[in-house]
Amino acid sequence: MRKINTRDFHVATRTTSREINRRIALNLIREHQPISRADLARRMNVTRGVASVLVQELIGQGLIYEGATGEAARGRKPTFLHIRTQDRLAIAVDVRFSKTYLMLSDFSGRQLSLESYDTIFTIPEFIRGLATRVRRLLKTKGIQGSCEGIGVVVPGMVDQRTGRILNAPTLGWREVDIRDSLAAATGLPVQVENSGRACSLAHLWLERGETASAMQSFVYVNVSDGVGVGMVIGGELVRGHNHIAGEFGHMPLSLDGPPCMCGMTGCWEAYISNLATLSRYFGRNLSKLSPKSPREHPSSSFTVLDLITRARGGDGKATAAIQATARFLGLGLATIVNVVNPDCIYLAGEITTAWDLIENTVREALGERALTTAAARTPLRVSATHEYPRLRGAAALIAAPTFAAPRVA
Amino acid sequence: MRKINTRDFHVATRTTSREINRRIALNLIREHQPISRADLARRMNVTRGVASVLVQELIGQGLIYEGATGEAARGRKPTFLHIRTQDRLAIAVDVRFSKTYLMLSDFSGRQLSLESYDTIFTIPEFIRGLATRVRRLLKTKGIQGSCEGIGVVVPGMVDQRTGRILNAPTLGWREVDIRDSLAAATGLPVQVENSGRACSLAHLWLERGETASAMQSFVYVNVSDGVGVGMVIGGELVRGHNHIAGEFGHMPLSLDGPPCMCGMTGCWEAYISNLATLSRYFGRNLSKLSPKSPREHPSSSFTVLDLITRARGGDGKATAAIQATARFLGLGLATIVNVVNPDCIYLAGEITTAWDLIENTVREALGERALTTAAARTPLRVSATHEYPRLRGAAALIAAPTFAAPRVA
DNA sequence: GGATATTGTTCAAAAAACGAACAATAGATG
DNA sequence: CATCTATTGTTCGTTTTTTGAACAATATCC
Repeated sequence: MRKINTRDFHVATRTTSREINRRIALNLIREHQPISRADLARRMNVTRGVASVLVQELIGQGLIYEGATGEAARGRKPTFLHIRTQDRLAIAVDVRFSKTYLMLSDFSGRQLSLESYDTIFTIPEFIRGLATRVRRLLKTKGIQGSCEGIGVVVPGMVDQRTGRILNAPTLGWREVDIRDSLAAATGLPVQVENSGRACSLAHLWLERGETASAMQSFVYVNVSDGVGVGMVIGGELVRGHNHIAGEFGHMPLSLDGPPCMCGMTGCWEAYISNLATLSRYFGRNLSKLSPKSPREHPSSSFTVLDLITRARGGDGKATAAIQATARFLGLGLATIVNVVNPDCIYLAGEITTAWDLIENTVREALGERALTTAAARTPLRVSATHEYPRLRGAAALIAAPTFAAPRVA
Repeated sequence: MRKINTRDFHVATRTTSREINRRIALNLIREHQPISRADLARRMNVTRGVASVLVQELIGQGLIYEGATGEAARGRKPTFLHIRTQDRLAIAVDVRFSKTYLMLSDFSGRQLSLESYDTIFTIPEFIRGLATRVRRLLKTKGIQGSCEGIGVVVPGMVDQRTGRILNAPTLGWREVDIRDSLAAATGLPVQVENSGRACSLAHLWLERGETASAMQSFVYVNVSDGVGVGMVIGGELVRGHNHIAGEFGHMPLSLDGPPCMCGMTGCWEAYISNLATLSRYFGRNLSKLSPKSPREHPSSSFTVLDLITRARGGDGKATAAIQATARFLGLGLATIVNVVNPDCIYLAGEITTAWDLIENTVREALGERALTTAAARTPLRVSATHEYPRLRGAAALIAAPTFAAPRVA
């Protein structure tokens, strides 16, 4: 029951119905490939005639292709249809403090190549360097024409609509536009997004399989140096009026809790970030260093992964630190459950490699503060451990428009 | 950029385009009435021919009617179109602990009659009594045919889709269906909804005017005995997988804070509910009484309204209690701003009658924890003081489907 | 009184789903 | 081996809808 926005609506033209049905067909083919025209018609509840026309147009647009002939018990054998993803490409860029990663990906999120180099912090040089690498990549692979865009993810706040980076403290970038300059330098369309949200987009648009595709509302929580969250409701990422929606990392668990990088106290992030977990182990507050010198890398060689190794090795203090984080993780998730009440919560980050150790603690804490037992049973899934979720999200920025529902009404 | 749900999609038929455009036209007429066909065509960016056909159909469906002839500087004078709301009726029911309210409303939310009686807590008797009053109301008003449904709001958790009340602790109702039985007893369609959410629906569907209709994403916070919240994102109320979405009332401000009615500690509600405010004034915890005897009315004759009167009269302790509540209100709103980042937040409840006293405190607290200055400036509006927001919400349950966007793709 | 401007209707053309018929294909059956 | 049956995919006339242009009605301006 959606209210029509009388300030931004979309009148149906005579091509609108076709567009809608073509897009539905495309998504059904994507989900059930290989699939025949007749089967598609049955699933769509339209006649085979209509399905044939839709398929013909999708082939004409180069979105699908006819594959092998299938087997049937009797009668004419079906021609299988497949989504064309292998030869549709996107360049994914993940800008982090230490390195910038550059991946060539197809439209299914498959990694075709990967390179990384030291991040350049001055914008013009960053753009120039990146554009050079993009051009080189396209030339060496000989795929000039089939690359459809560049997706860039950064650790910071982004106005995705205008492609403006509002504030990326880690990189020291404020109010800079990289979309238009990068687009001009490469001749390719560019999309920019926050890295936490990008992970949720990767899940929404690239994850396959029964369970993943059934999830229309989920929250993706990535615990690393900070807490990145993407909130997807009704199949759509919620971005918010000021582009900050989903910032659960800075909700308070206790108003007078430990100080957070953001300058406030008691944020969820201050309880569960990697720094918080390590601080707990070392008995001092490591995170205090960071806000003053944002660009200074927390280069302490000892990471949460090492801590988990120690915990597995029988280090009681390490176990205690991890379990404390697990408990606060669960308590924060309870608020997400009560507020968003999603179909599912995906978890990512170093701490999730210890999921077997912490699951019970997390679930117990979640159960303590979830408002109903049904809500307490909200599935918690450790995000499928693809190597580079952020880069997949960057690729999703380019691939998604092909499959998204047309804007109507 | 919405993902199509391959398990629940809507193929466009040959009537779909018309349906979409008719609905858009209806909403434009509603917003800009009185309006001519030609003006409608301009706003929709279609030819006058199309607008004429759409208007003709809407008149045929009895949704709009032709009114007076307007004035024009030159040329043929326009025929004005109006929405037909005056003679389309809904019955709104608000079930509260003390009384049940029964309002006859038109489709614009205007109150035509109102009665109230002691709430009956046994379901069959409640249904029988309510059905009798509904029939009597329809008969005395002689409007049998023009009433299009009954909207019922209850203080509790509701599965709006099935019309089942999952848990209404105040009334002592658990897992009861009132929709089907009331529909059978009255012969009218029935919709049931949680009262907090209903208020947000009233805002979404019945509020008029420039500012209100521009708000597609907002959060409605009603502070009274508890904290009821409705979360509207993209023109749609978010209900959640287990029907609890929007329960910001039970997010913690401090994990080890004061006890809450829900059994947990440190919930926002435990800081800002009327009981919490009064407890602060009286220096003892009044809310502790409640969880044990949920049906026992908090009948202390001294209310927050009285407290506000004392504060205005110069009572320092009263002012302190109210200001403390205001501060916690703002701190909680900050989380809403960071998480949902709505266009606007509407506030309701007794405490808002002291808005002139508390606004600065609320805004200051909000600013303390809002992640960006832009977000800190999120408009806070005291909900237009209609007398019965819950009843208006109940009426909205019946009126909304007429104006909602068709489900497509 | 004619020019002009505006509203609302009408009508042919293009585009889309719908429904039914038809061709193609291949196993089942006698 | 001929025929029946089931299934896939195409074709075509029908209905519904937007589109664009023409037209009638109405009223003001000069």
